Amino acid sequence: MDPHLLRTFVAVARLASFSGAARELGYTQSAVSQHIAALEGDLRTELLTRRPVEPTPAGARLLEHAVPLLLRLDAARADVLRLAAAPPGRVTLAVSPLAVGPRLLAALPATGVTLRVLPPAEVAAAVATGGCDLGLVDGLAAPSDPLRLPDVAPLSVTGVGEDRLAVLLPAGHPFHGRASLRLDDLADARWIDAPGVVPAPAAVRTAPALRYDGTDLHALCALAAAGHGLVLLPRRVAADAVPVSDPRLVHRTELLAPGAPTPPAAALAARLAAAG
Amino acid sequence: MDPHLLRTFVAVARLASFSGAARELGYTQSAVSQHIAALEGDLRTELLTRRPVEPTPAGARLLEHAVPLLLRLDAARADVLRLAAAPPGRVTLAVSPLAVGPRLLAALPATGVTLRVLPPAEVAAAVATGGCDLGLVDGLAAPSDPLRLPDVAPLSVTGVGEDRLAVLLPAGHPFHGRASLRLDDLADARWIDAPGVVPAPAAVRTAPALRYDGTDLHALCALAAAGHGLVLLPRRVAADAVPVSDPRLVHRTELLAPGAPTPPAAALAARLAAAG
DNA sequence: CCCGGTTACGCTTGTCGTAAAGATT
DNA sequence: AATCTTTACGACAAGCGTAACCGGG
Repeated sequence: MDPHLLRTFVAVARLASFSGAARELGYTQSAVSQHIAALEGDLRTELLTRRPVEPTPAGARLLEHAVPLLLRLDAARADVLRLAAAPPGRVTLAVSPLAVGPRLLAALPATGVTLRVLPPAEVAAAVATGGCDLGLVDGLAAPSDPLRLPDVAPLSVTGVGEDRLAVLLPAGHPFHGRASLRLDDLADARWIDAPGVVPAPAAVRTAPALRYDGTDLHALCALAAAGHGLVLLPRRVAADAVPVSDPRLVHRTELLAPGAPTPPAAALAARLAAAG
Repeated sequence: MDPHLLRTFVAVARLASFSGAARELGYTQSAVSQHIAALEGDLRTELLTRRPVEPTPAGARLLEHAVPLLLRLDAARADVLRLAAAPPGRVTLAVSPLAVGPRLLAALPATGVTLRVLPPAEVAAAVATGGCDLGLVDGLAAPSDPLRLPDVAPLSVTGVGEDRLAVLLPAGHPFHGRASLRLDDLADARWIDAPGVVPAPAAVRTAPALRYDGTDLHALCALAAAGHGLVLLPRRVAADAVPVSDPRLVHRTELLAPGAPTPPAAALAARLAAAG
């Protein structure tokens, strides 16, 4: 179960090709074949079918383990290296599209910060693996509860904002114009699945109407307005959305910092935490 | 960052000795020395001080990563192997001390089950790494919220019980005999820290009065009765404790199953889930 | 001087690449 | 027949153990 073997296994499974994985990883086909054979010999199980190349049940299971495992490994490397590396003065901040509110924007220093917009699910990984120095993620949670984040690495998590929710309805929707509504009213509504913008509402589990893979909030609003499905948003970003009165679920923003932030990152984190 | 190197690093840090780690791992001192040197060379940082052997700040950070990382690795191995292994007919069930209520006990089949009592924090790891086939953990959570478990591996988590809380007070305590009380009333009370019995109440963060490392509930009750500190318990286990009326926090029990349970384990899991 | 960690060195093992063979569409 | 994976084999590097070497109590 050498990480190298796992890494090629993941690549082979993703590309559905030994030779493709070899190209991607800078190996020869032969080496990739040997890697997979080594894994399969070690576990005494077929992990992939050949021709077509597809994971067997055991292989699929290993994949579920291998991906977060390799992520954690990279995170560990990056984290320790970051501790020793010279502080570069410039701070990059990973943000999910809905995580940047006016108060936080106001708290940003005039210079020295790079913003990188990522899907919510990737922000934690970006911070953990050192691609970014800090992160701001948003998501849905019970009031004053921290978000449930994948624990790829020991990150410090600080709540920096809570907002009530609102639902974006198409023009002709019967609920349009109501002062507020409860989530239960929408129990069997059709939602737009936009994992790159709005974190998936774990509670609301119905078949999504449409999937949007971008990170653009305006495109998502346009889709909702056109009637492709409903969207659950923090109230502040959509003035014309109908407020949700349910007090059990709020939109929450968290500040993520690695265990050993660089001095400039720590300074920015303090400013953002104070502003939230 | 070979797992072998990480494993020896963890062993050396734990035993504070190169030669001790070598004995434990079946290597020579020399090999251990080379392992640590390889890690330090790879990360270009001192990870341990010698004489005495102690982790440096960077080493401490790496330790925080390495332990869960190795756990996940073992979990992955065990999980895939379990998929292929022959079903052995006997099921071992890891339980935390407070996770076994009367309903669940009634649901156990008359034969073929081994119970293993573990501290709550170790149950998930035991199931993930294959030491046990199923697990029952308890903890504190908001009503109808799943417990926050360390995600060592993709485990299926099913709630099998919720119970309200009660506080165990010493005989002469002013609150003794009250019909109920709120957690806020006990904001600056002194709690007994007993991680082997009662999962740490994340919300209640005060300096613990005393730490008890065993898994014996009766010993803990005796300590509380003797006035060493307060204990927060599910109401059902302590008839003489004062009920807590706070509706935001309940005692919850979860059933943990690996992604690929053996057939007998799956059958037992179904029975337990139905009973909860 | 002893205990414990480091360094030097030889040997075994493992891993990669080249190249030929095998299999499947 | 073409494409893709497997197998065979040789070269090279990595990893471990033995043993000599240091450095502190």
